[in-house]
Amino acid sequence: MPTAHPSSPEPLPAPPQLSTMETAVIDVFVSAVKLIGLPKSIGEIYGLLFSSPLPLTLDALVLRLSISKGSASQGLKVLRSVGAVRPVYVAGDRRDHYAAETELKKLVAGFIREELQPHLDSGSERLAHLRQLLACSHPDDSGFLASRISKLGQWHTRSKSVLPLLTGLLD
Amino acid sequence: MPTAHPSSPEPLPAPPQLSTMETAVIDVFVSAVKLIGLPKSIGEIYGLLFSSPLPLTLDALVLRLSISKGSASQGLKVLRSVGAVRPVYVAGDRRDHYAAETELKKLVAGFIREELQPHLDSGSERLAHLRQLLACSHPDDSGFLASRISKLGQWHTRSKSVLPLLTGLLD
DNA sequence: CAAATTGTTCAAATTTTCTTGAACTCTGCG
DNA sequence: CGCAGAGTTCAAGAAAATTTGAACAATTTG
Repeated sequence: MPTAHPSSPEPLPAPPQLSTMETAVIDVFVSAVKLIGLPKSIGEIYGLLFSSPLPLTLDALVLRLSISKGSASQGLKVLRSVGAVRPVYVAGDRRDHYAAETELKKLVAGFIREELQPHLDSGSERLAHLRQLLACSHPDDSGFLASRISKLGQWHTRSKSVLPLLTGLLD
Repeated sequence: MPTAHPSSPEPLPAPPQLSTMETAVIDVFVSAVKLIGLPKSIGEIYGLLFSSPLPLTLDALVLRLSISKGSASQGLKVLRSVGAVRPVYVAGDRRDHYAAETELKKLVAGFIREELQPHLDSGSERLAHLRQLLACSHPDDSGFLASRISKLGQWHTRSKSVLPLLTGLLD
């Protein structure tokens, strides 16, 4: 903003650098997302939105977090997909504004649906493949393997039934 | 094995390269451990042990999986720590032999204890830090932040109570 | 419609994480 | 003792994941 105008167009100038508090909150979320195997930038984005009383635009995230537009765009895509972030309509602004979803149950449900379920599903196929291999295999040593594949099947069934239950335990 | 002897010293020669079945089983575990954020080699080791009717030594893992002794050692260390692998005494062999633990409940409990709990614990400290920052902060804008930090506290409490419960749902 | 604004994509660069291998420790054995 | 076998450690190299940035869509506006 080279030209100085008497009245800023933005409602709030939004301090360019993060406050101690914001940094500390973001830090919590960065650890959390890394724990569940998501990139740091996603924790930063969610953390800043979580700390913000007003919904923020992609530009604001780029500016305040010093991350690239590409990262912000990709990060928001993931956060939207798991329902961790909600687009908020703001009158007279073409840009998308985002707010953090703070209902733990929703966050966990979204994560399970988008990140965990797909793996369980591909697990079904792999399990089928294993059973097919077992059928062809040398009958001699198949006894032990049969028991192990059966065990895998038990795990799979159990996981499929427990994961959805997890959501119910929250909130 | 350049020299051919009439009788092998090992009980079973253990085919140097993996069978189709073993590869498929290992593949399942490699995906699984990557999902929970552990290195591939750990999935390979556990997968081979899971497929093996007999406990295996570190050397056997190195040979059959074509991984380095260092990887095998470190991988076994993690697997031991979460209780995914059990040392088995074998008479007349100084080497450690390992068998896969196949009780899902134990595996999950071990993972929670070793990998998840520590993060929840450090979370307590960070939360305390946040509350301390809040106390110092500008009273004006502290209203919103106070509510968010309170929300974080709720999440934390909830997680601490739910994680242990999870174990109970299995088996 | 042309220009400007917003957001997306993706190959290349960077950063992070994992793996390797050689040096080291620790035991047991002769 | 000193050697040999088994396992660990850790710095350096290799591999994998993330981030960047610039080109590209898509939309709105004048």
